[in-house]
Amino acid sequence: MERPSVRRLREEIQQTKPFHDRAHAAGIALVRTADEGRRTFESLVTPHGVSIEQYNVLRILRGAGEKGLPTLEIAARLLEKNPGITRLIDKLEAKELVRRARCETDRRQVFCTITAAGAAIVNELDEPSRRQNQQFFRGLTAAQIDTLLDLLDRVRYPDEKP
Amino acid sequence: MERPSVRRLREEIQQTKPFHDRAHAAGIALVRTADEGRRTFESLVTPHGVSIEQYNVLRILRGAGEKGLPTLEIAARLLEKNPGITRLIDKLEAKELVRRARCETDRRQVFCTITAAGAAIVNELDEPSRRQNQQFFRGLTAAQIDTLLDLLDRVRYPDEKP
DNA sequence: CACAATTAGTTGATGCGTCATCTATTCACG
DNA sequence: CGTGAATAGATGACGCATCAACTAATTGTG
Repeated sequence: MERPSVRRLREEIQQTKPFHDRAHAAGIALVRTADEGRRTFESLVTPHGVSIEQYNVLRILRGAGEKGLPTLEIAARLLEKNPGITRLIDKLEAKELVRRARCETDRRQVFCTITAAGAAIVNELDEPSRRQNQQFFRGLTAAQIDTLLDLLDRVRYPDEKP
Repeated sequence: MERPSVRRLREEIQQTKPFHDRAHAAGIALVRTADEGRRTFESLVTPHGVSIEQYNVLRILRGAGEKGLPTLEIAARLLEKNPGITRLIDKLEAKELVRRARCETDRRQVFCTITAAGAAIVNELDEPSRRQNQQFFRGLTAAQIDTLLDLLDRVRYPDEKP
């Protein structure tokens, strides 16, 4: 854990650091910041009986409405691989937060829909998660958040011009 | 009448977005960017027979030198909880990349030291990981990396002045 | 000195992510 | 049509993280 005092010191000598050191420091900061966010968010959702991953599935399914979504479509939206999704939904189904039904027109597909109980959990978490997110970024102004978002996008899409 | 530039238009749109939407978008971008970094780094180290987590342990132990470090000191530097470390080191020990020895003056402690084979792996990965990291941040200028680092630090330490 | 509290570390159970492999179904094309 | 390729999804095996509970050694205190 980088201490604040260490950070100030680092800032003072920043100018002399080569690019790869800055990139290294940024990589570490990225991982640690994301990890901290994950943990605090986890402590918000687990009291409601779901993990972060399960919550994300529920949120996607709530957005999909009555018709639901095929299993792998959920995986795609979560940037996740197939096997994980199957088991994630196994657990959500066991808790009756999600229902599965084979598609009639293409019997390979399994459509997943959220139940009322599942939707209730996601709805309950809307406000708290919004607040928690704002709390998480409270060290930044709105303009700084925009900058952060822009920089993160540039990292993921390095070959775009704007 | 002046014609609004594209950028100006974008800024106007941004200003209409409430803070929590920006924070939400930034949160998602943070997670996705960190995850992408993790995956690409993983593909770099796994061919050398270690996972990212094992690599991080080895790097810490290389830094600790001959004397090594007690198990929980490694955990602290990795921001990780104890049980994970024990098993991580179990595997490194099984691969003979790390050695464990009970401390004589305080027999509760177990000092871990890196073996020559372990150090060889970390050394081999120094250059590639440096290059990979630079590649990962290639979409940013040095100044932008500094800004990113600063913003991430502000997120984690929101209550400091600068 | 003895006993309670603390510290270092391990173990068991559970959840997630990933790879390789497998089944079932549909498609594509000769 | 019919057979081989592609697609949707499930399962097994393994690695990691975390919680709770445990052992062993040390420290602190009356």
